[in-house]
Amino acid sequence: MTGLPGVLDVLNEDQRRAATHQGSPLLILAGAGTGKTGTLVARAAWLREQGIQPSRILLLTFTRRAADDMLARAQPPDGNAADRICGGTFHAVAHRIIRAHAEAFALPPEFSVIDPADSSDVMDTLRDAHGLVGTSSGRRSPRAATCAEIYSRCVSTGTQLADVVAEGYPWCVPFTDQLAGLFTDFVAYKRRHGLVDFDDLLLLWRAALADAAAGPVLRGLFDAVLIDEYQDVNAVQADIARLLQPDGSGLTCVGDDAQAIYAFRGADPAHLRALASTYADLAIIRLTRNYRSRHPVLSLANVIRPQYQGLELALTAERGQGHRPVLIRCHDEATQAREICARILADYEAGLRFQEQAVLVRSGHHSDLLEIELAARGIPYVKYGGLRFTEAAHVKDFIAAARVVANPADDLAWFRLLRLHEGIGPVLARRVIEALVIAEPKPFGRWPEAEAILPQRCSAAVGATVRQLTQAAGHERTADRAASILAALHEPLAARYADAAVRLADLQRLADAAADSPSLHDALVQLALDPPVSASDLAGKPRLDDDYLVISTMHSAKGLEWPVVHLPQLVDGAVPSDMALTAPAGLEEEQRLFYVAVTRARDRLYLYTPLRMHHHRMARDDRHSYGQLTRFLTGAALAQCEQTQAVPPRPALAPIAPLAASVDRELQSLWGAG
DNA sequence: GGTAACTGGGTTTTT
DNA sequence: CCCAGTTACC
Repeated sequence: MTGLPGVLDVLNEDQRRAATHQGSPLLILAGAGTGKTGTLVARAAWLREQGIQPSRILLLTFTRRAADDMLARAQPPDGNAADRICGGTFHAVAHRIIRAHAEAFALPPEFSVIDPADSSDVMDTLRDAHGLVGTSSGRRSPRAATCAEIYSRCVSTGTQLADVVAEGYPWCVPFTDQLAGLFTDFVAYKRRHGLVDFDDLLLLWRAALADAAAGPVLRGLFDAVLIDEYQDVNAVQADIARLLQPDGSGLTCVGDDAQAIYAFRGADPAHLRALASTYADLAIIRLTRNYRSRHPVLSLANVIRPQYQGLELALTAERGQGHRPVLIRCHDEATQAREICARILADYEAGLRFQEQAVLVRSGHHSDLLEIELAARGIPYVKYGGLRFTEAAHVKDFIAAARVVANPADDLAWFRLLRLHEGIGPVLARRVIEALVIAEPKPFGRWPEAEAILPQRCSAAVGATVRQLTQAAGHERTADRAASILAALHEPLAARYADAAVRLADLQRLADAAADSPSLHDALVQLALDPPVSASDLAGKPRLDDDYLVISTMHSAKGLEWPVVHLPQLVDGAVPSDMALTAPAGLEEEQRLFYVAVTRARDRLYLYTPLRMHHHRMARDDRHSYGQLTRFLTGAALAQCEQTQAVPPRPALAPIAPLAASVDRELQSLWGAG
């Protein structure tokens, strides 16, 4: 392969040692911006050079973006399919394997992959049978989404329900027994309906790998396994890694435990630390030369970075001197929004494109005020993270209709589809579904019986929708099916949403995107496993010409970098989030998250703290008792920053003396003195 | 008995 | 903006 010398030449000594390591399992401890991706790509190339067939190299990541990025760099773009490295997210690879052997897993070939929102919906339908609805004995039951969260946490960490509840959800302790019953039902429901959730994908893969018969076959598919962001694996993923590589000879893990920010979905950096005890001959190589950030930015990062015993890492700046991070104490949130805009525009005037700047927030709504200000000033932006496109009501409606067509036994989808129509509530919908006898192979065939249940005033509308969907099921091509599904939804959506035109336009794009998939089933899995981050995301290419600012959650910003980074809302309660402070481990994770945010900046870092938050009511002028600067920016960290202030602008007034004189004259006129 | 329309309280992060 | 609870209508 011609590219290899080049790939290795650009590496520094540590990176090259990592890329060409052989003979034992390898852990690459790679600090932020130390060329982790390039090293992993080079290692994949080197493994090929050693004679390992590309298709026998498995590259596991946590996001589709990371997988695509690395796969694109690790292999020639013109390579044929047989000559490709096998890679993707844990979940996508698991799905590929399970789909290929559905019958071995006792799953119907057209099983549905449900996303967390679907899991919530299932929990919602099951939980009244367990006394988990409304308020009982003065306590509010956990919401359906919370039930799904607790379930997932138990499964992905392999922890007893009682412990998960006690530690992470103390207010749910009185409901522990009900939750246990609910979860039993939840599992049975999924099995009965051929549904597989995100956790199941991993559980099934792990079970197959641990199986005496299937294990050796699946393990034998790969000679080398490369895992990115190992600090973010959960217990099941760690098991999968171990089962894929029992002796570790072909295992490479890359990670940085100071960047572990996914504990809330079961990840635990302890798995990274445990690698040394799992594999006695584990080699650890540290990458500490940072090629991303200027020295003053990195100095701040090094102070914030939590250090863990045995895995200490101090980064050195390779990009030389630059500007110190600037802490701007803003009078209030509105001032903060104006100040951010002003600085963005100033850098824009100085020749920096909007794309080279990003605003990173702890939580989606922290940018609400800023977004208004950006719109007012005509600064284009795209927001990543926060509310997902697939969570919008009309998109869920479309997906439900598509699922009814792809898998008519999916009564969860039927439920949503029926309820979309005016006049149909939960009870009627359930009755219709009963009449359809969903378990039978052709529920559409029973539609006449089901239709008879409906009251006069809505039967025509629902009937029209269902007939159109029946037609959709008759089409061969995915594009025709998608178009037909969209047509079926036209009427009900127009009746339900005032802004139906916008929503239908969204769905048109969704249908277009789905048309490229080999089947509707594949399109739906793709959508669940890798949801588009925004409606504009679906439009694809044209946006690349535009210049726009990025607003992102700190979580979604992981692995990315920008020349200029703005971090607003650095106030205790927001950063660290008060939601995370119920357990001591929460605060540590918030600190790592802040570390991730700070290390996204290449040249300039702006830190903003509003002194008062508008939703806090203040008794008197004790503005320093609210909006306290985040506890992560004290002492040594604060000393790394330059500080300044921003106050709200005051309207300009002419000198006040003439005004005062006119008031006096007005008063005089009241008693006519003179 | 069942639905729509309204009200009041709460809202993290995501494969 | 979502969800649970209430109330008024069919």
